[in-house]
Amino acid sequence: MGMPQRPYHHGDLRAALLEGAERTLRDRGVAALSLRELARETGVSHAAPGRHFKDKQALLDALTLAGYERLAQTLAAADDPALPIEPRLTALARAYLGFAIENAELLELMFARKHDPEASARLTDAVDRSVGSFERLIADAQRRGEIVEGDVEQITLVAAASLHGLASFSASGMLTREEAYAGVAGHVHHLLCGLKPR
Amino acid sequence: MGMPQRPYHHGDLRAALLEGAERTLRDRGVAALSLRELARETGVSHAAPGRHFKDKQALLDALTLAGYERLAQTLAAADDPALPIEPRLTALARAYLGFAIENAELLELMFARKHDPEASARLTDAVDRSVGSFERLIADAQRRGEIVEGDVEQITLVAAASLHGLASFSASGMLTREEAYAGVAGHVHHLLCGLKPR
DNA sequence: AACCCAATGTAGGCAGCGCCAACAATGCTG
DNA sequence: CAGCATTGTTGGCGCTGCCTACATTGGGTT
Repeated sequence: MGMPQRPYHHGDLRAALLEGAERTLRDRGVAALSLRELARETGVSHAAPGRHFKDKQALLDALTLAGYERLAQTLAAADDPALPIEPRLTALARAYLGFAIENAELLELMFARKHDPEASARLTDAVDRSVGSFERLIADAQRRGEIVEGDVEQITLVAAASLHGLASFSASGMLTREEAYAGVAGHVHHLLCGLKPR
Repeated sequence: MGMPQRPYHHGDLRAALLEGAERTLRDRGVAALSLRELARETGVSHAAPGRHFKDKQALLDALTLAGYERLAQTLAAADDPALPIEPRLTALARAYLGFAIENAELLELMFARKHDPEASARLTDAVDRSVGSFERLIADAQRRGEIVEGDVEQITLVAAASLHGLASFSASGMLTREEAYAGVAGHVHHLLCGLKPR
């Protein structure tokens, strides 16, 4: 009879689903994410999401991809190549830690090892752009003699592992957010100077 | 009519369920773990597990606890206090990395932040015993002057974070098992000596 | 301008899931 | 040996992901 509440076609259902999914992920965790509930919240039928994501896993893969793209952007924005190594790395570490804390559930998804191989082409690309910020920093610092010589990839791995470990501890609740933030500078210092006495 | 295939009471259903659950977890991941299927495999009715675990989460919590106990034992066995700091820490790192690779799904569960607060008393204890191996190592090394002075907990955190990051990268497939093992010694060396030139 | 068709939505159904309540067998304890 | 807490079974509820069949729509072709 009256005006249709909503037009038959949504307009941009895919984006709306991703947005809703990310909200639920952040608020209530990946276990609470249901395609049917998501469809209900978005105001479409329970089968509509299937037109845009063949699978629940496909939705999770899309969230993961978006997560890496946001991470890469966050890191790139936080990197100031003009700074000396220690403050520069500290800033980058703080940015990564912030992302990890604000997106703990998403990060867990990003580190899960069960993504559809079909999605992994663009995914690998997004991962590389995230790691790229660290790799650039290491390569620059080596050129300036601020960092020991050696294979860039391995040294990047050491630095990234150290920061990811810290982030992982924070995200999993072993450290409070405040403890983690307060410890970043000291953490980076120990990473750069080592644990042996100098 | 005939002999009952199995006696009405299982004998030690709880242990059998945990064992089966751990196998499924290792083989097919936490997402594939279903109480009903587990009951089927164990040869009991679909409601029997409920007598021993009030919840699916309670089962996961029990797996987590067992995981930390096994980890603590693995680390304690791998620690040789007689060794100098670098080989000692390398051995411990190798043990942790091995655990992480062999029990990737379990480790993910152990680092999830959604455990029932009721279970967290014994859990905290088991976590402490795992971290204890690293803390002892750091404290010993400080006493011998092999490690820079400073708050033991923070330095332990730096070391543990570095190794956990490496383990996490391996477990999530960003590094192959071989790459990870091959890089352990170098990783520990960089951790101890720092990234700045000396 | 009319038509067709691919894209995108809906409706309904299926098997499996976690959880719950009611009932049955068991074996420990008096 | 009687009673009862423990531990098992059966059945059922509402939810889920996924599938198939059908409905609506708007853009591209003629």
